[in-house]
Amino acid sequence: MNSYNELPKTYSPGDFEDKIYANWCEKGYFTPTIDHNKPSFTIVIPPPNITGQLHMGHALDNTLQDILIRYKRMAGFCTLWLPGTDHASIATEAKIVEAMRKEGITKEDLGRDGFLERAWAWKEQYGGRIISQLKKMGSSCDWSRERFTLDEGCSEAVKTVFVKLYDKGLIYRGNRIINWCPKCLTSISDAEVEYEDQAGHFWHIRYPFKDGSGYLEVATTRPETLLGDTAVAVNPNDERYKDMVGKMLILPLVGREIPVIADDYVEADFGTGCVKITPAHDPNDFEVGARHNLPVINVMTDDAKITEDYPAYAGMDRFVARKQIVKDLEEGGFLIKVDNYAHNVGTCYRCGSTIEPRVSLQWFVKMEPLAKPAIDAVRNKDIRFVPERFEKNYFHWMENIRDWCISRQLWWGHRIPAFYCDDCGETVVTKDASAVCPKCGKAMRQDPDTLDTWFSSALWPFSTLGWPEETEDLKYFYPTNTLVTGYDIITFWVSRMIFSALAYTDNVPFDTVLIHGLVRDAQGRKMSKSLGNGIDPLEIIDKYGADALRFALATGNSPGNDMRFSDEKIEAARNFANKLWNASRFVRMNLTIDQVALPAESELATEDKWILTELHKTVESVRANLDKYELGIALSSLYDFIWDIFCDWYIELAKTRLSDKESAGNIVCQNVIAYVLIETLKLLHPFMPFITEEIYQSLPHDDESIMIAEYPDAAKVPCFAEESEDMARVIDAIRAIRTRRAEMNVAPSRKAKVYIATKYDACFLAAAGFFARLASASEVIVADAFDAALVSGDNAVQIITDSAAIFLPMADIIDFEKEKARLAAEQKKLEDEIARIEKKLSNQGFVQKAPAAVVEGEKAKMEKYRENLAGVTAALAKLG
RNA sequence: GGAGGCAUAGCUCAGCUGGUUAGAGUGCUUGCUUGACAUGCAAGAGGUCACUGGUUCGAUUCCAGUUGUCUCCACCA
Repeated sequence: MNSYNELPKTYSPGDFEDKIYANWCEKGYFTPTIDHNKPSFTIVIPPPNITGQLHMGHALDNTLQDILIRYKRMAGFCTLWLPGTDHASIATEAKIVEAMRKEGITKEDLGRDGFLERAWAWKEQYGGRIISQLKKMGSSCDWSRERFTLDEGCSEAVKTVFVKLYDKGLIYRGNRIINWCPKCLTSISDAEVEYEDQAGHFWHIRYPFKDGSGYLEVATTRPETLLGDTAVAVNPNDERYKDMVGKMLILPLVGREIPVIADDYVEADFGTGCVKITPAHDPNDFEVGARHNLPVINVMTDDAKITEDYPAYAGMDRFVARKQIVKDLEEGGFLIKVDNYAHNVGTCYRCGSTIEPRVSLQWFVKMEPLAKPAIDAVRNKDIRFVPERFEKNYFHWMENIRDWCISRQLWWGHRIPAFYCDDCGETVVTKDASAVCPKCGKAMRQDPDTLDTWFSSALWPFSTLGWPEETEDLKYFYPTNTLVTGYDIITFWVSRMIFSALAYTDNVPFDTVLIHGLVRDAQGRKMSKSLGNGIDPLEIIDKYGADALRFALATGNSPGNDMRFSDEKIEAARNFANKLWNASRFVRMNLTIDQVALPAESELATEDKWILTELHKTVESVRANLDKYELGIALSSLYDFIWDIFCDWYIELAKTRLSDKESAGNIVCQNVIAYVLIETLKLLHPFMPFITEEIYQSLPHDDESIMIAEYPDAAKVPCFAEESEDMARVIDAIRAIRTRRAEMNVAPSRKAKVYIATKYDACFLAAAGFFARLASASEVIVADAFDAALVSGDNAVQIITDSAAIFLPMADIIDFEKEKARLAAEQKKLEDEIARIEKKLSNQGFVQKAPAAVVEGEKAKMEKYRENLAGVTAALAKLG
């Protein structure tokens, strides 16, 4: 026995995952040491909200990032994964306000400072929760560099950007129509509005002409906004209404005189062709109103009640007012008809309330000049999306971009660094905490609003590295490399990081955007609170371990595609971990050596050369797929190698040498099996960090931890093409014998002689022991050619493989009819295949145009099938 | 209204630049206490790769259309 740790009999991840993680942290492996001789590889985490709890989306996102980071770290890069959290202004403020409401306190009771004190206390209490949950996943983030979007450095970056943009004229303040959430009592950006189909009505209303010459019929889905109408518009080319443009109407219920105007915005064939224009409460109407210099009449308070200007409805909620107005219209004879009508209603992405378009004084970022370089960067491939198709999304959004409303009527966030003079109306934008009016010398009042959360998130890739300071980190780690995120956040975040980075750092923020899909439930539904179908990653970790969770999320995952999560998947993952555990336990218990070194080629057995060659191929495949961001394919090639090749074959082939400690090959085999296992553990480590570390520590090893070991390199794993072929022939033959025996229901305990006729006699002779162990052979007789006399009696089962004809003398149990039927079926199949290839080869087009290698391949295949067919035919003839 | 994804074994999905006897996991059937693992081993059944055209010597793979399905964007009062 060697001197390393034992592995417990059962795989019990809960016993070691936390311990291992603590050790990694303690050793400081996650914290890079800047080394200018090494290339850097940097990922900034998409900062989770401090209000958040770990869900499957985070789990997937972090698994993918950790795989890339651990791979690059082992592959020799100086690697930084920079973690942190987002203050999530609207979500957090809503949560705190809700908690206060339960205590009977309002924001106003506490005042701004009191509220912020409470918010920070809340952050201290809950903000760390999501971080500790990420640690359970095994995330190898550099926690010493952890950041928060509201910390000092990020705030400095935010102020710097704001002032810069303002000075360049790219930030302005103006009265515009914005999306207003009457519940959250704040503006929100266009991207934060979610549209949903709702059943509604189309009310047709009579607007009488002032001169008594009849009326116009106007249709609306929102009759309550009628109070703020300042015109009715028709299409200028609409013959029906041509003569009415310029005439005055009397607004029903209100009595105000409003004009009929002509504007291209109106489509003649939709509805009645007449549109009521309410500039204060509809974005399109706002624009029409601006073109025609119409007054903007606001009829609602900020919590969506009718204002005092309309006494009949004052104080009524908008939906109550709607009913009342419809009733009054009906009673006044203004209502013509009501149609049912399904339409899209904008809702607040946070609270779900119906959005109220509203005119108010807000800060905006002028987007067009910023968008252009951001579009170019992706077009030039300075930034690449994986998969590429998401570039379309990005371009579409960027090319149709509208100015970004960045002010929020919230307290939890970055306060807008603008100051106003109440006396002269002067505005000063400065990073300073206070300002004095340059005109009248009076103290100025700071804007009470805060910035959109995404304003600070947009700076995340560089604000976290110290920008605007020229820090060492910024110089070394920036631009970052890969950004990993879901497709649902491309517009909110990815695109804003890109234009921000280009505008302020003159550089791209990252070179690659790896997009992943959503994790859905077993039925394919989105996981959501309202459905209650969410799966808690922490519960999964408790039950199956973090490695199994990571495996389940990474395997079969292809970029940009959604995936389902199910019990079956996680169980399969756990079973794989268990398999690896037990295989390792087997290797471990057979080791007497204290150091592993690959033996010289001359000492290696054929099966050793075979497994090394298979390992070589696996290393190539894993690395190539990791480099292509095909993490799912990389992992499944590892899975196949470990389970189907290493466990099912190599371990079985190695058992003889391993169990006989005195045998000549024992030490050689120990070294080979340990070498292959250790290299495999390294390959697997980025995907399943805990179990690989635990096993690594129990085997002879060179590095203190597997996570700082060198990632396997195919160039360093020997490869023996010919011997590998030999082994494949033997395996093929063993499989064929097993298949025949299983078909005949021969118990494994019943041994039988095996006669093998082959031109590869040397390799089959050497493999005699394997036939005994794995194919129930009592004796193996190999000859270089078929000789009927070799076989005892005529009644042998005959098996034809690509490299051998095999005879199993089992006359007593052969069902001749079945045997004939089987051989006939095989004969037919081979004949069909041969016919197919013959047809192909007789096609001049194929022979002339197909690549020579393909044609040669087909010829070789046909040769092989012909040989097999001859064997099968002979066997059949023998049976009569 | 615009854009995109998906459609392959009963189920969940791979199959990445066209040439494979089309794969995996799971489920199903059969046989195994083979001294690492029953969370296992061995074997088997199961697919006109949605449909219709086109390009090509050759299409599950590329192109177009059709159908079904999901998503994103825009929002017409």
